Amino acid sequence: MSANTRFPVAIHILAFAAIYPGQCSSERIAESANTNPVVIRRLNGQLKKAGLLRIRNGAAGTELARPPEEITLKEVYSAVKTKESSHLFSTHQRPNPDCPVGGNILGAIREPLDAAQEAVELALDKYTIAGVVEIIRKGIKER
Amino acid sequence: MSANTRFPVAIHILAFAAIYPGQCSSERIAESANTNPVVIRRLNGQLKKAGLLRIRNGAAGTELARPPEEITLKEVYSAVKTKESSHLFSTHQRPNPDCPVGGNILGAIREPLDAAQEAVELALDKYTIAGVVEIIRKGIKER
DNA sequence: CAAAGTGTAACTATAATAGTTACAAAAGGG
DNA sequence: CCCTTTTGTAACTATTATAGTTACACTTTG
Repeated sequence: MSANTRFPVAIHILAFAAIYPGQCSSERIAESANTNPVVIRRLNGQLKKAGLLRIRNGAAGTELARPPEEITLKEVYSAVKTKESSHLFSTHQRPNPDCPVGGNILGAIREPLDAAQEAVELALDKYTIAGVVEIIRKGIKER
Repeated sequence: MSANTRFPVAIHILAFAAIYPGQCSSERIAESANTNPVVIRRLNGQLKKAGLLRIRNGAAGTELARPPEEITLKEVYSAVKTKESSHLFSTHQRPNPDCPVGGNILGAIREPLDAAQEAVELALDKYTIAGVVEIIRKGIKER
């Protein structure tokens, strides 16, 4: 697969940890997200480093490091983005610097691209893991 | 390459057409953007279909279809996005529907992801090709 | 110390993207 | 009316970010 699913899967992990505390082995989460345990562990590592998740070896001791109301989706997004995925749009690699347009295009589009990036993060900052969990719980009840 | 550079290159094309009317063969633009003429022609086709560019065969007759002040970067973005690139984040393909979390996660994250998407387009709508061209022209003068 | 689970390296597989070649069709100039 | 230039597009290859997988040493808990 080539699509970047890290962000949605990371939300999945945190929501799972919120709903099933003490039952969060990478294997169980992987089953829920329909992916591979190693994929979960890799994301776990990033979420741990970002201070969102607490993980204990040897036991399925994964749990949220902070209350879900305090964890915004912006933080999750930031936690799992790589250098490549960190910009919404790649600027084309090397426009010809000898051409007046090529030599100035990158500077000319930086502001709008940065603004778009900023807008995404601002939008995501308004949502929390608690909000996601709430909707999931509502869905569970309606069965 | 795997990165999506269509959006930046599309802006490049339109800016080039605004600055060098009557001299816009796909070959010249490709040289400026440091890519292949066919890549330019493919994007040209999408920009033409979106009503942003007018193209004549046989002569380098590419020109803006509308005044650059009226062409927003949102329109450009919309013109060149594919089904795959149309969503900022792919939702992970098939979370396990038998798990309460897996069965409800997609519904729970749709709203924030849509909001992020909307935020990007709103941000891009504030910028125009004319604005980009202005900055390029400023850069040219400063040599 | 045994069982369960994590961390991580190393590799393969997938898929979206750009790059390239080739050529028929269109337009315009002489 | 033909010749040149250029576009439109198909068909293919190359690249690369990503996920998936296997394997195993290490850690924690009971």
